[in-house]
Amino acid sequence: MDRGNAFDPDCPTRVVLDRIGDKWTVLVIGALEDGPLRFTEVRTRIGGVAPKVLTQTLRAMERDGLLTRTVHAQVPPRVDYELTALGTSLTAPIAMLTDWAESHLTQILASREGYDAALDAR
Amino acid sequence: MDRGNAFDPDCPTRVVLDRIGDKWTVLVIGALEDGPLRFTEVRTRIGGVAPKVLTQTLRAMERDGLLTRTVHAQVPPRVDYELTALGTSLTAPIAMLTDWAESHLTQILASREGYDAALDAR
DNA sequence: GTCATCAGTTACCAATGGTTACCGTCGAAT
DNA sequence: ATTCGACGGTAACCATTGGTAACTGATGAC
Repeated sequence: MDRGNAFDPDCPTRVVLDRIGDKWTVLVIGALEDGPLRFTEVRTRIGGVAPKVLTQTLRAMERDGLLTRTVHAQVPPRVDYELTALGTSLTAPIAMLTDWAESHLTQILASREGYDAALDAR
Repeated sequence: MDRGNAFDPDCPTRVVLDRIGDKWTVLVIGALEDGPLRFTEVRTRIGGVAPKVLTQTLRAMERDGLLTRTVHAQVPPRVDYELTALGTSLTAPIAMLTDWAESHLTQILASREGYDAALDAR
């Protein structure tokens, strides 16, 4: 079985790719890699994420079973987010991706510069 | 050096993640894995992509040096898209990701069902 | 002439993602 | 007694992106 089924627009594999492709999911997983965090801890650890968007991301990940959300009945409230085994298993492929990103970043930026320069010349 | 720099909103690693996270980039790479294709060939191989969006995706990938675009001065026109070495090097991490997706899909779908059922119950 | 082919572009619309402000609860401080 | 601040959000609004449908331009075939 190839992964060509990902080409089918209705294939559920797309669904997973969409989740991975989500701008913040990868960052959240990175943030929670070392242990559970509270909402605001996640928020400050990831730069520049709006609370609404973070909530959406966390809820979606909870729905997909990537993390658990535990509410402690306290005041002020305390909500802990923790990766599940499933969520943790995602760290390996993601690490590959970020490694690739870091090692090829200069190439990409150089390519962009060349492309944009060629455009300006026209 | 950790990959924590991805947490910096201005870090260029984000840029790469955004590209990977793009809905169609992964599919295009998969389509071109076996050799160069023409515009419409890519289009038909990937289900459900609008020409405008495909153009945008291909241009962005060209800019990043992931593929080359060669125009043959013919009528009807012929444009070939081919992965560069850089683009090909991305297939490995992507394969890991799709493998993960396929092997954990049932877990995810089950988790979603449970989550949605719990919501409906309320 | 008219039509078909290919690789797009243009104008337009819907959905998604993101930003800024605000809320409710309760203990502590004034 | 009352304001203050922490925390984990929500509400209303706006921007960007994704998507659709129709059209273009060159040319050889019919």
